[in-house]
Amino acid sequence: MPAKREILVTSALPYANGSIHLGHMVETIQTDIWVRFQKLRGHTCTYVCADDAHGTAIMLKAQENGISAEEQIANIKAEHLADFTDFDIAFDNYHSTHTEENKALSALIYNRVKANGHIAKRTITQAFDPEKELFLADRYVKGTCPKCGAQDQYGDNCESCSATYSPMDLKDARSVLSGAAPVAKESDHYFFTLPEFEGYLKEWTRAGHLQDEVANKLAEWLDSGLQEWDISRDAPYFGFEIPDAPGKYFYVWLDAPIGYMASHKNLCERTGQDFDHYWKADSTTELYHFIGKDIVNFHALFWPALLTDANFRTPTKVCVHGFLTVNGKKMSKSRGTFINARTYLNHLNPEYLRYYYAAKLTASVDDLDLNLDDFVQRVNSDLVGKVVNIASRTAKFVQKAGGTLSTTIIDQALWDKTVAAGEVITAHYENREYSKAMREIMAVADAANEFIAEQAPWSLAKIEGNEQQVLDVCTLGINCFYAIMTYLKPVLPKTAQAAEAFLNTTLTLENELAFLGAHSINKFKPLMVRIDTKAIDAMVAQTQEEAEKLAKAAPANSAKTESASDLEPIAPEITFDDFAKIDLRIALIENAEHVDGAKKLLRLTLNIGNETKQVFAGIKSAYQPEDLIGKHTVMVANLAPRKMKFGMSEGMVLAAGPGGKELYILEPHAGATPGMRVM
RNA sequence: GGCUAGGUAGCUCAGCUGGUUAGAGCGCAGCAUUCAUAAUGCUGAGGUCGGGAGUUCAAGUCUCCCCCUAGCUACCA
Repeated sequence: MPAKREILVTSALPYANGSIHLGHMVETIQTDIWVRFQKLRGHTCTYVCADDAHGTAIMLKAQENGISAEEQIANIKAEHLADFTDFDIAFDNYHSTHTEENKALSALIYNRVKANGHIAKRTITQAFDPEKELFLADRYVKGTCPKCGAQDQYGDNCESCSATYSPMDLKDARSVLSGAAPVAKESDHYFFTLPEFEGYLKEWTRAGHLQDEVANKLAEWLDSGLQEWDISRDAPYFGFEIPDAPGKYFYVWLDAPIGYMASHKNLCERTGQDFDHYWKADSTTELYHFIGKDIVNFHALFWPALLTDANFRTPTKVCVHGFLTVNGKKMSKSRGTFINARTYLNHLNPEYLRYYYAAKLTASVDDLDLNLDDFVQRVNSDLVGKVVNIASRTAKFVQKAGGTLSTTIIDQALWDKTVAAGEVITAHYENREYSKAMREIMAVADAANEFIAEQAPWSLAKIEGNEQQVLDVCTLGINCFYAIMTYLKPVLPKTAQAAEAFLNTTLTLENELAFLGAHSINKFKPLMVRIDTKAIDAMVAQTQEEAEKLAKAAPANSAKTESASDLEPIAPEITFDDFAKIDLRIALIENAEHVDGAKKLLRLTLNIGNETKQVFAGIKSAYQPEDLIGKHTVMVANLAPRKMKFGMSEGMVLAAGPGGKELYILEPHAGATPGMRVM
């Protein structure tokens, strides 16, 4: 047994803007298993988390809901915590970033960093919404790309031609929030002088705190030269006002990771534990952050730099995981695979998902696929068919013999192998190679089932005088089950609890497993039922219903524009004459082909009766050329031709959808012929 | 566009520094079994390892090109 360790663990802070979904659960389940494992080993392990409660998005969301930001985040926090609790995520503390502890710590870190001369003040020009009277982040400005003319592009870069620019460069720029044209406005901003930490971070990122592939990724930033990090935002902003800068607020990503500390501080103050012992620069404790691959920069560059500058310890490890896909694809509301934690809980046992994720989680940043068919088969087969079955098929014989296990180990080799597997399994847990751990555990279960089949206690029992042998065989069977449930306890806390009641003992990984001999056990009750496919169908159906409801209820002025169910606001009213200027025509797609070098464009040859037009359409992501040829569609026939990188585009075809795979071009009912005007 | 990863049996995944007939689990087929929640055991079928070229005695593994997927690209959080 290794020496006793003191470990502080965090999961990324969920944003207080939406519900917990199964993607979040990958991370919290991964973290929770690791924490439970460390506790079972007898180490001191503390797991803290919190809601990330600041930022423009939350402020706007609260406005949209007609409540205060404080009410908004309180509601969401209660919801988040209930979801996590019902998934048996055993936080030692679940806090919020909008708290006194976090305010004080953020100010402390800022002041220390500033005292070290690492805060710079500069005036920058930014897009400003004159109607809403707030500065607009790049994502809140949309318009026409100045380079390629693609419409409806965000303020930072063009999804069509990949050009980067600032929001004020956009043609016809408008605020996503109000539709107003943004104006350029100057403002003072505060920056963390990150470039001064370049040498430190180059070393830190290669010092064993990160997976190799993550360090490789960060090398890109480090090699291209770090920039100063803008840590301030202008009022109105929901966050903490910067101590010596009235009207300026800390950017949400400054105080979010500090929220880990704040949550821990809150716990320490309630329980009398020593906060400084964990956070002082030369702390001997361990600090682990579990995060998704999308927020690596914040945790592995900005965060260690801030901590070290403010004279705090830096993370022992930042453990990065991939994203969740469902049935091999990105989670999608319309497909019913954007499944909320609560929706899952309405239909299914959380232990199923905990096991399935465990069976697939590795220490790499690879994405993890929740294949719903595989999920049902895997859980039913492994947990019910293999593991629980061992107890189920042997318990009755023990019960008949009086309910007390034999002292004889009838197959020493099998028992030795079962105990020895523990060493491999614990190593896999420690290294976050849960999939390998689960495979080892199932191999133990297979061996136990083979042994029982071979010994056939049910046959032995038919012959008088074999009572002791039957008991010996089943005693070993029960002991194998005891070992397996011990190994699975970090993953299946509830089932392990039920198994403890049955086995009349406590399962722990603190010491090597001791054979349960001359030990009385209780009556066996089914520990887990199989997944009913109907529950999966119902869950998917409910997800789809919720998505539809949400899409219908979406207010016209929603700030979010990224997901399928969020609709963009209706444009300002126009007259009939305005509309009549647009000449829409039925077009026959005579040809469609890929364009060399174009990432998103297809070249379409459109027949509109008396002439054909060449149009470059940004629909490559959703259509194969051969699927379009011969089809009819609708085009804007009098749009001014535009010179594009690959040639002239003489109009545009009409398509709906947010982009990517979700693009749907219009097709007229049968009977429409090329050249007909659409009115 | 650049970068970091991934693409291996129907499905989900292993395959360390290149080395004999490419593995596992699930699913599927056949047989056995009936103690067990239609659970279990045995046997078997299934892959030109995304495509192409190259290096090598030898390539899933190394190099180059191409295709597909995900993420990042600093003011979305």
